[in-house]
Amino acid sequence: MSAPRSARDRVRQELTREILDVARAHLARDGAGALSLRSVARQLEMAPSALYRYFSSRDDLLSALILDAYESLADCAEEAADAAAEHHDDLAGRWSAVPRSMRAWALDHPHEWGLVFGSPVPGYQAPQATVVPYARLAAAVVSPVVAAQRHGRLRQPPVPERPDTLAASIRPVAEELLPGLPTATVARALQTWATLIGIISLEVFGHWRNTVLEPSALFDQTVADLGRDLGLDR
Amino acid sequence: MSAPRSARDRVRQELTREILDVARAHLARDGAGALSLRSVARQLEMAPSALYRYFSSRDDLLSALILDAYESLADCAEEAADAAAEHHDDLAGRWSAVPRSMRAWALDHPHEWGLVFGSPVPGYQAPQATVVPYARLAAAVVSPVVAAQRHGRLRQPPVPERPDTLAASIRPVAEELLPGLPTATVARALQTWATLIGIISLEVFGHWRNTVLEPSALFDQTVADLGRDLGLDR
DNA sequence: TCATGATCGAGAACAGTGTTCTTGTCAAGT
DNA sequence: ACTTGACAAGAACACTGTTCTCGATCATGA
Repeated sequence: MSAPRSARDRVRQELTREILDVARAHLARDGAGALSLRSVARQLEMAPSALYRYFSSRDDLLSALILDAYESLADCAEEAADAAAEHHDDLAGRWSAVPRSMRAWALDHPHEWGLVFGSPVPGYQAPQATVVPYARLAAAVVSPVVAAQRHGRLRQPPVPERPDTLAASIRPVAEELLPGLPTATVARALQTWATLIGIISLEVFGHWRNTVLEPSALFDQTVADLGRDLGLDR
Repeated sequence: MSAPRSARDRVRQELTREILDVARAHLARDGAGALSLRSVARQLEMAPSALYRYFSSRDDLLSALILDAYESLADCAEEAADAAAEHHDDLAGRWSAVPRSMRAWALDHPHEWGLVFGSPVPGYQAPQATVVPYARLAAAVVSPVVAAQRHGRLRQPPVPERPDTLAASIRPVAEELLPGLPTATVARALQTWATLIGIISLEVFGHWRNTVLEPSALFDQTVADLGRDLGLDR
């Protein structure tokens, strides 16, 4: 796929990228609902039918953009995680780096954020392809937690006592994302995930209007509280 | 608006309601993107142009449905709050009633939930009309908290110490929704709001696939934790 | 080298959409 | 009784996604 053997393959790959770039620009400006196959064809100065050599339908093009958004967000989060991983001592700072990068990305790409975490648009997006960047994103968020646990700096929750049904319900994420951590911590991590997605979505989708005047102050405070709730205080 | 003086006004009001009912059914089945003015006209056996006597555009019809969704959700939450208000002793049960009703409503009306808390669809929905049910919903959620404070059963947060920028940022909600409560509690309430919207959206929008097997277990645990974090433990 | 087969771009066409305008009809108010 | 207004319908316009056909172009095997 990334090895153009012939000249034809190379120009095809190039044009595919060009179509995606134009479509991404339209998406960023007008949103997913306004993404028109004919309008990107017009801007590329080609016939609408010609686009069908590269994408089998409008939904197919949109699915490619959705996958792009997932990967762009995951890249952004992983970069922030890697950059923050160098400061071993500042646990709070390391913890807050990835959430802040997610918020910054969302504010920079509101429509793409909507594609990832907003209401699902078509019948369905490609699920098998988005699970990989989704897992990368989640792993980047919790990477400071697993690092803290490895270094014995993660405070254990007092008296877990969680019902077994909860433990069974979240076993997949406990095993694949946070192995060796108590159920209470895994549950807290999922709550943290919900809080992050919720607080960013509320801001990006305009729900803080006349309610929260400076969203960044609330966001920073929230991230700090979440880290403390997770047991990251030393 | 609700006082039909002439027979003509009455039949007009009736037909308006009929259009909304059909459109709401289409919305519930196929989502907002698939809502077609012509298809509701077909089902009503009238010409597409006739609908323009009742709604000035497709966006206008959709805006009415959005407002409907806001009000339906707020009604549901207020009913749950009123029903739970009778049990003065069971503070935890009273606290969890409204969040549970919100989740149930969201699972029953996934597309409508998307209209309220998902990515905003058109240029913009009517903002001035939705702020009222939005405030009713928020008030229903926090009603057990203000009741607990009135009865001296709200644990105060230990050592507030929140930055002034945060206090200034969330002053509107502190004054209008939670008067007399410390900044730390108001901030926690906003975090709770974000967590609720986030955890319900993640489930309704299908993000728990293969991750959280029994969302209700995680949801109940989360609501309980949120109540404790807010200071509702006696 | 050249012929064959695959790939490509363009154009026309179809069904569907939101929206506007015009025309006729019917009920209400003076 | 007549006028005025609201109403429903039909035709039309400008869009949209999608399919089909038809040359033109390129890659490759004989």
